[in-house]
Amino acid sequence: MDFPTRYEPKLVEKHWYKFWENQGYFTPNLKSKKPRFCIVIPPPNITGVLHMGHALNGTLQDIIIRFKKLQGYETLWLPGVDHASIATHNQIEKLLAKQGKTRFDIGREEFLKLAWEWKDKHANIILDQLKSLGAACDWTRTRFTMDEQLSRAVREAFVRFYEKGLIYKAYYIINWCPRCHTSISDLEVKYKESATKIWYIKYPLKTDSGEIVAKNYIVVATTRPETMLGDTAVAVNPNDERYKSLIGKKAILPLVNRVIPIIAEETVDVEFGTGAVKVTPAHDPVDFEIGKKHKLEVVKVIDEDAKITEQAPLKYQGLSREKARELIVEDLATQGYLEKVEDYSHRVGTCVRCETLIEPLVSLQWFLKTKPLAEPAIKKVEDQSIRFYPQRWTKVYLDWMYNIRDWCISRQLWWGHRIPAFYCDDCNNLMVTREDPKECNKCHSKNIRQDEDILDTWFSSALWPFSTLGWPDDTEDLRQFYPTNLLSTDPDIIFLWVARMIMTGLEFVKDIPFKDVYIHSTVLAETGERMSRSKGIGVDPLLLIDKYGACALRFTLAYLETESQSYRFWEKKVELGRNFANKIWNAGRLISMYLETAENREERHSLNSIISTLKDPIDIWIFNRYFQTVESVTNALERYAYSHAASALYTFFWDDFCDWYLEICKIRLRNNDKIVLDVLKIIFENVLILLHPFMPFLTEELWHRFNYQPTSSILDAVWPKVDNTEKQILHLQSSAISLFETLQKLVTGIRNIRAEMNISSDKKVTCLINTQDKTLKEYLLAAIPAKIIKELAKVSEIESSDHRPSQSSVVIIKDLEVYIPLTGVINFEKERKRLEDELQTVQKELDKINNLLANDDFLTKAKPSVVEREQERKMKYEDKIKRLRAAIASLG
RNA sequence: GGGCGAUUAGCUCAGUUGGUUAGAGCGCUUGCCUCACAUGCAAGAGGUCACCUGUUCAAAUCAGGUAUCGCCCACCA
Repeated sequence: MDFPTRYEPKLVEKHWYKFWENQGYFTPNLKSKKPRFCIVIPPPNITGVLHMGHALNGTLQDIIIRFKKLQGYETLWLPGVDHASIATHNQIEKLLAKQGKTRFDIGREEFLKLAWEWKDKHANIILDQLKSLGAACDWTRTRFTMDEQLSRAVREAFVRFYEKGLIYKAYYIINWCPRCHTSISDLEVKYKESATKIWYIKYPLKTDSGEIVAKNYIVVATTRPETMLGDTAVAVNPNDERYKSLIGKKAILPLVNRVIPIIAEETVDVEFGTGAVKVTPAHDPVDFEIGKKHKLEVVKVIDEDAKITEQAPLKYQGLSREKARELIVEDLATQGYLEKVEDYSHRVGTCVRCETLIEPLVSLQWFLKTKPLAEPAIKKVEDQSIRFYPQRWTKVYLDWMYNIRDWCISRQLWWGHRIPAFYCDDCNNLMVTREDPKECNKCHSKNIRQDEDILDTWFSSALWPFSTLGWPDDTEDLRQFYPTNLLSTDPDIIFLWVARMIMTGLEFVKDIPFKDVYIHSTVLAETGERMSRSKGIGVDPLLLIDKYGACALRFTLAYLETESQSYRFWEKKVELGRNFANKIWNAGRLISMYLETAENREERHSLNSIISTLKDPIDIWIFNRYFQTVESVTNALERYAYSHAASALYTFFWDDFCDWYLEICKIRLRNNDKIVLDVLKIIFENVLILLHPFMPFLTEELWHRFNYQPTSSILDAVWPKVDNTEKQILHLQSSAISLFETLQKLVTGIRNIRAEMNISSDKKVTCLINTQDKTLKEYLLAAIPAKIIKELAKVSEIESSDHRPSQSSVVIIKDLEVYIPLTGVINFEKERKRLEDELQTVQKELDKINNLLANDDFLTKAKPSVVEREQERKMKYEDKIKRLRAAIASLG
């Protein structure tokens, strides 16, 4: 088979993806006896294109799905897309704007037609992009939040909530986006620091006679003077000495001349502003509450277009809120009501979608009572039925849930699930039904019409984990895969989505929607800012896949994914993954070359059959390292420690397997030591399995180059396990492992000296092994290890020696000494200084150890193994000092 | 105002229950195109672990506090 020296992702990725998909590897077998494992994808918006957040979350979910599949689970990763009500509206309104139209010009029906066209055109784009990442989603189960069945789920949920009395319709202060022309929930308001002003306005006090007395007034401070038109009270703190006497009196609202009460309100901060607050129940959430408490009039002076209403004085009616502010301030000033104006900076609410300033206003909306739903949802997290990873998010979730507020679920938009509420125009009857009613169920009038509003997008998302599995029908999918196992998402939507899924899942399916919630890091741009396509900040994952391959990107992302809240990411970092992929590729290439040569083309032995026959310390060492890696990768993935898993694989494969084991194999093979072929094949193939969740395409390709069965996939393989007996066998040979580790240190030490002292590679160097440890000496001087030392450290001769150092440089590697005789090359002064420095360091260290060992507390309280280790160190260091002194003396 | 993170090498970050000489990648220096890989190999330099005070035989790690940065929540008009 052709085996190029570079791994070329483009040549293999498309092919293997099709292969997996066509062979049904992503579709679970509902008849199998295996345990189930399911992830339901956070549905991307149909308006979206794959960004780094998707790429990261897609990678993480795919890693777990493939890991679980290899571990023997029947897995389902269920994909889908969200109709994204407001986001889609924005897109279509943009299209309309190009023709100078608004959605109101073309009407609901025409608008919905355009929206469905948009959906048909765009929904698949992001899903296809997910495929290029390698996502093992079951595309036969792709769902859309507005599918017939999912819409039925939404309606069922709404009706059940309503019947239970959890959904109500009320006039309430809500966040209104004048641009989107809809209400939005508290969570969709984004607060931004804004530099503005604060105006101090004098409100004259009403005297008993009713005249306005110039010096008799109360001053209120406001950042929104235009709302004063709707003021219906002034509130002061009942404990505020300045105003105590005014409570119960009346003030006269300037410009409007309304008489408004001065009321006592404990929440008023005495320190802030003047300590007196204007109260505008119709346009401020806090004031709304105050208004309710004090039964104040609600005067709505700003309408849904952010214009002044007819409830305001004629002069201001129809003005925009900005214009009205200007004029009102001007009028206040000319009429002497404006005390002063100060610069002020505070946070103003904006629409998360379009950044328009939010107008809080009173409006008739649908709400979902959340307290009764939150209770069980809190319990399931408190008792750890649902676990957050990293754990700290648990508190974030709980804090929000403890203080949860009712959810405004109606939106004055068109694209979405229309509220299944019907009104009878004749008798005003309200019907909430599963089927569209044909007539009024009270007066049988046919004059009925459906509520115009639709539901918040997140209402359907809240049902996603079970609506996608078939709910409200009792489906096989639902029975087999609910509760799902993992929900992986970003921190932004813990409240918007995660919390609500838990509440609805418990309410409707009577069980948690998922067991684990993994909250991944936020990928930031190189500058530390959030990536933003519109601002041109950040990188495009699709370009990275195109340039470096999906495996490179995936591995890099996993490698960087730790528990921290965010990390910076830029293109250059993908080279880590790309280089690693290439390293794996080339190791595969080398091993396959060995296995392919005519004389080696025999059946290789299995792990079980060779494990107990292993004799060479090098083989024992590499198997030991391999087993450690299997364990740490498995453990890490079980607790979503992606970075740990990735770096364990990286280090093992590159440092241990390639740089040491493979290099040594070359030498051993030249000496006809054929057992390495078995070891190479066993370890390489198993590491491919371990690597597969991270690098699916690369590992599949290599798998096929080692297993000549065109119909099977690496996904059919079995995740490596560490057998206890295998572990024991190796454990008994720990002395063998340390033999090889000493050889490593020796080689490194010699290389070090050579490089440091600039000894050219053609210079002949003899290595004298001088140690009291007989086993060690025997091992190092044996034929193969000696060859290894010679080749790896570029030593020409290797001999046993009991000499004390004479005129030479000295390397000390623990209790082992290596003398490299060098005529005329050595710099004695430099060498002496180096030795003296080392002597000093070692002496210091020894002093520390001695202190420690003289300490009774240490001896009694420290673990025995630690004490033992310190005692060993002491002996080693004392020995070392002796030898260093001797070496220094020998230099003359 | 509250909560949560972060602060470790020039840069970006690891550091799993306190315990040998604090690690990696990139960058840098030196030497190598060694017949898997220059997307590579070998060697090296580089750190008062933000600061203070404690706890402990022992602190990057634990406690308390300070500073700076970031994220989230909250009704300061």
